[in-house]
Amino acid sequence: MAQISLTFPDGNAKPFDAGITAAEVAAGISNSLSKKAISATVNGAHWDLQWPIEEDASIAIHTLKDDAQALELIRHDCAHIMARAVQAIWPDVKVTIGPVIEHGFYYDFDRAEPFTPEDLGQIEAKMKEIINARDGVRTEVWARDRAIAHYEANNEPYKVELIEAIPGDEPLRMYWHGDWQDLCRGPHLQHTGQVPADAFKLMSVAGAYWRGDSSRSMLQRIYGVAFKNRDDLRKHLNMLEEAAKRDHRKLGREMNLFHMQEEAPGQVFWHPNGWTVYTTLQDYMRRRQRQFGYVEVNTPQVVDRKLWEASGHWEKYQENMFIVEVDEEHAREKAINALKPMNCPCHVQVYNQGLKSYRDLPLRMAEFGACNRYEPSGALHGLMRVRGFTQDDAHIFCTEDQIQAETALFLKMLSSVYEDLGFESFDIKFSTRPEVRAGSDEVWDKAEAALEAAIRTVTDEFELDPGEGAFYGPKLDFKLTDAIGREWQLGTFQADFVLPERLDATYVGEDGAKHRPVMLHRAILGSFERFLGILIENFAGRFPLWLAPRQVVVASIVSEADGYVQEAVAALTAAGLRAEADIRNEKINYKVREHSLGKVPYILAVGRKEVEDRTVTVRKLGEKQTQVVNLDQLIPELAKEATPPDQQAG
RNA sequence: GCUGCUGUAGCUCAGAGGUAGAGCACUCCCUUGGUAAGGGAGAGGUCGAGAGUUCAAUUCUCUCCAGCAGCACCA
Repeated sequence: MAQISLTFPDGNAKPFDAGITAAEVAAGISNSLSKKAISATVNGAHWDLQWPIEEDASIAIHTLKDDAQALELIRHDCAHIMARAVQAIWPDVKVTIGPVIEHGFYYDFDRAEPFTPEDLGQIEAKMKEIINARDGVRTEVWARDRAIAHYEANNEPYKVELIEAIPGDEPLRMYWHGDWQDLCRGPHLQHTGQVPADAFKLMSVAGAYWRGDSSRSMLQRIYGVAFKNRDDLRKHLNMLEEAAKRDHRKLGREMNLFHMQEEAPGQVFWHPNGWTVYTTLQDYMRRRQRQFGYVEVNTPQVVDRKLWEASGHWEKYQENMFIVEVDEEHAREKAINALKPMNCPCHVQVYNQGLKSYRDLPLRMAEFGACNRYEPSGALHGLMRVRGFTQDDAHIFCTEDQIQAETALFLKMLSSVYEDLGFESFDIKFSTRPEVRAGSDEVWDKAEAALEAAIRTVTDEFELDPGEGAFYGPKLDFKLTDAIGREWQLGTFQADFVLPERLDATYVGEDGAKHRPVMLHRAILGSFERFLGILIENFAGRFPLWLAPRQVVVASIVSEADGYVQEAVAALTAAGLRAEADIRNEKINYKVREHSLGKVPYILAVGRKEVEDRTVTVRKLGEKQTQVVNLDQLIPELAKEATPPDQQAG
């Protein structure tokens, strides 16, 4: 038998017979490793212990201590065990696929009856039985024909379709958990008992299309989470609870920021509190845009379909546009308009007024553009996905040679804005030319190189997504992470070679001839609605003072202090703070509780002492202790804290 | 849009084929109280909309609307 050499993580190499399994290697090292082993990494690939190794390789044996591998296997085995449990309870359920996802796993089933929440408990119990049985996991490689025949015989049509969709005719890997069998790439654990029985939980049932295709049948998907131990599971469940507490829909109601109602699904009624945050943010963005050399414009809401036809949006997005038909008595035909779903074509109209020279470029045109899109009903979600929204939109008209500098300038602005708004870091995704695209390879080469060079002036760490650019140009997407670790995609930056062409935008070059400008679409917040949703959740409603809708409440302890309360509020207001008086006939405990729940950053309590000394007792949101401060000293301090970050001195 | 679930007072929720319930919030009265709910009284509902079954529907059935979870979609 041929010999191979396996190199261990410590650098030692040892000879073995070709075809040795990782399990046998582990067994050769120690008995305890053999028991604890879960998988291996062989030449960088995650390797099932039962798979033979045929050639020289590096090898590392994994135990439950190796987080990445352990979690992947636990979750993947959980998916199989869940499918086995489901078929054990309901033998006629058809199985499809069950992958690992972030925090857990799911499996899609085809079953006539819907699964109920009570079913989940029953399935969980069955899964625990299977885990406790410590059934061995076994794997074999089968010829395709044999596998297809097997699944046809077992009446598992989805599996047959899966196999038929796998390209080539390599043999297929089959897995058994005990008697239960599934088609699976692997790897898996050695036996079901290696899955911790107290560290997983089935979370929910929901519909999901077979193969992710909305024209195919709807399956039932059961989601589960799984971890290495009960503690990690508990932490995860706590995190979910924390996220639920921060839900912007809940906080929006509690803090009286906004509401939504049936008559205007997907659109926001902003209340005074919410609108204060909104306009404060908008004022901030307006200042930043000016600082970065943008001009601001405003364009119409209702625009004739002709423009959308010219831009190409009518053809592609008609179903998602709000159509406005005007039927005037004397008109020959109905005028068909659409509510603006985006601002770009309108900005080109502004650009096209008057002849532009290369001296006018780059032209950075910004608009807080109110847009309406008829989003599918199932997509709506609080402020995060709405039908009426306002983008912090801008288009930069420039020459090809200016792309790099404009990209770099934009990155500078974006990182500065995110930092001001409380997000320390962000990730960049760079999407390059797709298969089907407009524009010459030469232009794409140039644009992609410019974008990449610009990114590299900021960071070398970015995610490359080849082929995922828009058909009209390469793009950058920006993701940031919030206070509890969730990621949000916000900003975007897209080069566009097509729209200037379609809408005939030109400039006169140095050579006196007409040229096409490049259009750079960009947004930093995305939309105010969504961004505010994210801000609410990121801060859990506890906005920094400059953004807080209600900044200071001055509360009287006894009614004798009412006059002083009013005086203090007037002084705070004069200093530019959003201050309110609370002189209701209520106890201070009651007022403190109410304004704390309302997330007011500062409560200033005044009683007889304070009136006499011209002080206030300050209670900061989230802190229990109070501090007596001279009113005249406090006001400038609060005013400073309430100054937006871009206006802070020094 | 699709699958499943939900819709009762401003909010959170209970309820049952036959005058609709609680807590908080709201209004009024008493209370002037020192840092997360002082006491009392009162007002408040076309039970999401429409149709059907029934002597009788908020309750059962159907259709629609909206919301929630997920999927699909997201210029």
